[in-house]
Amino acid sequence: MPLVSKFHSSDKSSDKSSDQSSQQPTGNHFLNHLPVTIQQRLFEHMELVELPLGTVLYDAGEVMRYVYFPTNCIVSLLYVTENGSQAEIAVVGNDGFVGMSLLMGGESTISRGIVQSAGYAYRILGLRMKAEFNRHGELMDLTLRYAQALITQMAQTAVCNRHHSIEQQLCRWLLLSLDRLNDNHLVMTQELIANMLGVRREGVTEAAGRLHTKQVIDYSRGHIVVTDRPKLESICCECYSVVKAETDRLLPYCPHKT
Amino acid sequence: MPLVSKFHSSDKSSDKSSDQSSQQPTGNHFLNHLPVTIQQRLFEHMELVELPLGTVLYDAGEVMRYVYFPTNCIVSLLYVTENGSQAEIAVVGNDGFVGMSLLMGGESTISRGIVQSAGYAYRILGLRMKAEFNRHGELMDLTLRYAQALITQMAQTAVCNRHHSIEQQLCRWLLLSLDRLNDNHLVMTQELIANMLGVRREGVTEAAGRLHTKQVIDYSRGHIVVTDRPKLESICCECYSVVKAETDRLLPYCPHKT
DNA sequence: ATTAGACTGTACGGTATCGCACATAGCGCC
DNA sequence: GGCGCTATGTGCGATACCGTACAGTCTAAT
Repeated sequence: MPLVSKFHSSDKSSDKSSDQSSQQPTGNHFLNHLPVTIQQRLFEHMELVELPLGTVLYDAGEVMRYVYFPTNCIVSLLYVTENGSQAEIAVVGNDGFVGMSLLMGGESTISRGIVQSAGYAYRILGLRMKAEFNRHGELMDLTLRYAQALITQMAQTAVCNRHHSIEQQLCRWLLLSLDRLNDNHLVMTQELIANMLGVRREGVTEAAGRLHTKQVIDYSRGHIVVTDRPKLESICCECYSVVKAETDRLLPYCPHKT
Repeated sequence: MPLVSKFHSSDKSSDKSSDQSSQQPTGNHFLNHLPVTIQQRLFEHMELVELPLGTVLYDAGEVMRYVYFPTNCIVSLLYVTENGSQAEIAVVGNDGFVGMSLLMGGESTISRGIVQSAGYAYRILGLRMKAEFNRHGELMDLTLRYAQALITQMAQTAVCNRHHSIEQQLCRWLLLSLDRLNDNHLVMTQELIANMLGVRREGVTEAAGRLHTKQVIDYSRGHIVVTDRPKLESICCECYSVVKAETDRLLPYCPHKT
């Protein structure tokens, strides 16, 4: 499938902003939900860090040191099996944070947190975060609701893995990712997507080719642009909208602003 | 595959105890983990209820009224898709409780809680449970760890759905269920198992037939007996042992007794 | 301008699972 | 003892996905 619009030639400006990892990280919705006083307490101990593609924030069984609040990056919670095959369990972006198990008492998880789209995140020492959590205030309430949103995403992933085609799953994955970037442009190779979905790279190539034929996406060498989002949503299985609806319900839009 | 040992003819005693739903419900491990004072507070408001096969404890999007602590029954957290196909997200038995979203602040979930193996459970009004939870004591700590155990189970389900054969998934399902019954005998038709796994009934028939040929299980008309559990574990994918190890880690064996 | 490397496209046989149809067998009930 | 229902067994073509191999194609670096 030949490609109509190229990225590195025709679209220099938007390209630059992505390749240089968006100098101006916007806020994190989870943090924005918190009362200003709590935000201030947390921000006293937070630092903004740059997260290149492939950074492993924590690995299976490992005790995490930091909690990360992505601003313009995407982190996959990935599971790696004994024989090396993978599957994405959930995806975290500017809607939440990475390091839930630190607050749940388990300290570690069976999954791995890995940066799938480079960008920035605020991070805070797990101990600091836990201290605020243990005040049993609004941070705890919000965290629990976000935990349930994550659970929803995992459940839906399980169902989607069972019942839906690669093409549908690709749609779901694209939509979930775009929502967490507030953009219609994704820097991501088919190979990486295949790892996330736990399928062959060729399967993704085929599915992406079909979506291109249907005039829904353009893509080229690690860049994907959604050109017709409504159509993408219509092709997608219910899994995306279920997760989105539930996430919106549990974490309604931004009461506070940074 | 003809069957050697029949159940309704040769094994009247163990059969009777199952068909009549085991008059003596043993304890619930989650409750046993709690300090006696908290147990007492909870038990003041609890009642023991009989749960026949197929009872729906809560449905998707529904606000739950009660929290259930199974003693000798099994409850599946099941997801039903738009077109009616199903998939089990996690299974709850005497290791935990049903109604997590009540405590997480979401009130409802996208899944359905349905009794897969008849028996008894203690139940308590959600409001009472939440009141104790809101005291931020050991019930909260334990609940959060149990939530993480549930998350682990869901994550593993997602991976298993993606990468493993029906036979392996059947093994996982059998082992998880048996652990929650403390028995090697299961009252369960292949049709129901197929619903849980989200596969065809015929697929389960085939897989079960192979397990019988391998001398691992006996079964007949809704009764399954595991005759060689070590072998069953060896055939199973890693998914069972990962979940078991993580559950044991998060909820170590019974410090308190009822 | 050339080359190396990364990304994407295509092909093909193999396999697991599906959807459907129907046959057989055990058990309760009259 | 016979009937009907439920549970299980089996067969067969269709399909989605896999594993592997290899061929293009774009980009960046020299």
